[in-house]
Amino acid sequence: MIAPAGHRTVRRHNLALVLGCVAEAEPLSRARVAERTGLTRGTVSSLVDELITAGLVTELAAERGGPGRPAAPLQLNRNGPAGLGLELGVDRLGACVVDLTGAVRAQRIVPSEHVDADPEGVLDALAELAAAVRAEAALPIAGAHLAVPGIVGESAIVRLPNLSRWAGVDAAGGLAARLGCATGIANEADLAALAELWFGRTPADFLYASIGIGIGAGVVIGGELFRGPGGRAGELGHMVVEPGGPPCRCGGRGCLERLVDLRDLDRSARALGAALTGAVALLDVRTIVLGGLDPAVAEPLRAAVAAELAELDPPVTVTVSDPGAGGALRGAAATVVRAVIRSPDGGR
Amino acid sequence: MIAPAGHRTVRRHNLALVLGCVAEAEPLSRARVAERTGLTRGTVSSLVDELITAGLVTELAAERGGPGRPAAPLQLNRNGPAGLGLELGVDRLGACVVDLTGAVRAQRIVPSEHVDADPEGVLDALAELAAAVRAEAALPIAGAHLAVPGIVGESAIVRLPNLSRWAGVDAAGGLAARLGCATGIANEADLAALAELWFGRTPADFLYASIGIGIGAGVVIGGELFRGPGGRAGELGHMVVEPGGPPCRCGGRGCLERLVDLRDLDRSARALGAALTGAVALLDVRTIVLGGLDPAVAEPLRAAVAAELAELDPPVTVTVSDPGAGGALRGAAATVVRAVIRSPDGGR
DNA sequence: AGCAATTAGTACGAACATCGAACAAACCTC
DNA sequence: GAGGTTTGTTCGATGTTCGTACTAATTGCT
Repeated sequence: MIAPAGHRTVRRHNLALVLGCVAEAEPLSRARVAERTGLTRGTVSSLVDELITAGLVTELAAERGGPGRPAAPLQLNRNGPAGLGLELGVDRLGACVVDLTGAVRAQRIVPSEHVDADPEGVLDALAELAAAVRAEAALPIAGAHLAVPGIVGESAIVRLPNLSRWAGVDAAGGLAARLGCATGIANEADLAALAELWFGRTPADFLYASIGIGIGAGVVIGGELFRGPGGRAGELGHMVVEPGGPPCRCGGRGCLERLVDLRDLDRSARALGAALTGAVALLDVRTIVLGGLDPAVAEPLRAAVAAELAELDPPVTVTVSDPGAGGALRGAAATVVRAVIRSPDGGR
Repeated sequence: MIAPAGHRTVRRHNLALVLGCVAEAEPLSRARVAERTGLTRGTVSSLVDELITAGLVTELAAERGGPGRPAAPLQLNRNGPAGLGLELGVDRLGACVVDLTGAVRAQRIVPSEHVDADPEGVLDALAELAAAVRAEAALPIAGAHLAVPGIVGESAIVRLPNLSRWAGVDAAGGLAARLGCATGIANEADLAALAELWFGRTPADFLYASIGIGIGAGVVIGGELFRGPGGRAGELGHMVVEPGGPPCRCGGRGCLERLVDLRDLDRSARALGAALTGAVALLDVRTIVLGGLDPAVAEPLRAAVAAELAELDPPVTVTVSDPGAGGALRGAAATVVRAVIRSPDGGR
C-alpha cells in the first residue's frame, strides 16, 4: 500500500501474468493464454510480442492437428536469461547455471575444506568455478544467488556457526564485484526448500528440515518462503527439546541441535519429533520434508520421525527430500530466474 | 497472480491507497495526500470525491493558518459504515460497534454461562445483544465478526475445546441470518492480537499469547495476521514442553497447555519460557505480548517469563497486553472496518 | 486599500493500456 | 473447391492517470 498505480503498473502486472502462465504450462498458444488469464486475445498478443522481443519467450513452429488455423506454441526461451547458483558449503563449493525453465545447463561441485581458509581466497575459487559453468552453459546471466550454511541478514552474512572466519564478511558484495552481476544470498535450508517446492513433489505448504552438521529449516507457506521479520525464521535447531538441558550458544537450553546424533536414531527421532510437533502446532504445516541426509539413514529416520508424529490430528506426512530436486544449489539458481519471471520488465 | 489488471484495478488500488493514507494520519488535506501517495493532486481530488459520495470520508471546515489558500481537512467519516464485533466466550457474551476510525461507539458485555446451553439459544441471546449496541450506536453496519475461543476453519467452527456442544455448529452462518449482514469468524487470540496491533503499542511483528482457560496465540508478522495454511497457526498451547509427558488430546505429549497452572508462577514461567523460546526460533518474532491475564498475576508472570528468555540473542522483549487495546471484541469489530478501508469499493 | 506571493484545489487535453468486435489467415472436412 | 473452424491481428471506444494551466482563497508587505 505504498506505490500509486498507473498504466505502467497494469502493463507490468499483465506481463508477469502472461509469462507466469506460459512458465506454468508450456507450450501454450496465445488463445489458451487468453483463456487462462482472462485477458483478451488482442491484449495477450501485444504482451507476448513484448516478451518475445525481450528474449523471454520463443514461438515454435505452428502445430497442425485439428480443424482451424494452427496455433503457434509459446514457450520459455531456453536461450534467454539464466540464473547462476552458487554454494558455499562447510566442505565444498558449487556453481550451476539454470535456464528460464529451471533446467540445469551446467554444474560443478568440488570438495573444498575451508574452515580455516581465508574468505577472500575462497571467494576467488568460487568465482573461478562460476566462470567455468558460465562458459559451459553459454547463456546470458541475469544474476547470481549464493547459498550459505547460516543465518543471513540484509544481504550480508550474519552468522555462520561452522565457519567462524566469515563473520561479518560481505560475501554477496564480494561475489558481485568478481562476477559483474547482481548477487543475492540466502540460507542453504531456505533455498533447498524452494528447490523442493519447484522441482520436487511437495504441496504448497511444508517444512523442510535440513539435518546436516547443524539443523536448519526452510518453511514454505502458500508457495512462498516464510522468512520471518528478520530473515531468521525456521531455526528449528533451537527449538527447546529438553528444558533445563545443556546450554546452547543461542542462549537457550536443551536445543534440538545439541541433542540430535544420527548414530542414535531413536533418540534423534524423539528429539526431532518433539521439535516438529511444536513446529506443526505453531506453523500449521502438514508436511515435513527431511533433507541433507545420508541415503542409508534417510528412510529409517523418516519412519521413526513419522511414528513420533503419528498421533497428531490433523495428520502430518513425513517424507524424504527428492534427490531430483537439486538442493540448495539449484534452488539458488532458480531463485534468480523465478525473479525474472515474476517481474519480466526487470524493474523498469 | 490470478486476475488480469485493467482500469478498474488501478482505480480500486488508488482508492484504497488514498483512504488508507487518510486513515493513517487524519486530518489531511488533498495536497498532503497527493504528496504522501505520489499521485497527482488532480487524481487525488477525483478519488476523494468518490470516497466522499461513498460516505467514507468527510470534509471539515477549512483551516486557516499560514499563507496561501487554506486546506480542507479530510478525515474518516465518523458516521460512515461501522463494524459489529461479537464475542462468544466460555463464560460471557459481548457485542460492540466500532466506527471507521476504530473508536468504540457502543459496547455491552454480559456474563453468560453456556457450557451446557443450547447453541441456538446462545446465538439468539448474542443477536439480541448485538441489536442493543446497534441501536445505541445508530450507525450503518458494514458487517460483523465473531470471536470464539477455539480453532476456526473455513467460516465454520472446527473445534471449541471448552464448548463441546458447538462442534460443527455454523455460528457465523446462524448469526448472519439473525443479523442480516455478512458475518466472519475468527479465533479469539488472533483478534486480540490484531487489537493490540491496531490500538496498543506493539511493533509490526509480535506474538500475542492468550493465557486463559486454554492457551492460544495470535502471530502478527509485518502487520498482518499469520494464520498458516489451514488457519490453525499459533497453537502455542500444543508446543511440546516436556517430551514424554502427560498425553494431550491433540495427540502429542507434554503440551504446554497441560503444564501451565497460574497458581505456580515459577513452573508456569519455565514452561512458557520453553515454548516461547521455540516460537521465537521458528517465527523470528522479537516481541512477546502476554494477554488474558488477571491484573494481579500479569506483572509477576511477565517478569518471570522475561527472565526465562533473557539469554536469547537477538534479545526478546516481553510485555503485558495494553488494557486500552480492547481485546478480541474490539479486534473483531475493527476487522470489519479495516476490510472496508482496504477495499473501499466493497468488491465492485 | 491594494498588490504580490503562496498554497489549495479544479479543468482539460494527451498518453497509454485494456476491451470488444470485426477482419484476415491457415487449416480440416466434405 | 466451398464451407466451417480456430488462431491471431487490427482498429476504434473506454477509462484512468499525468502534466499543465487556471481559478480560488488567504497572508503579508507597501
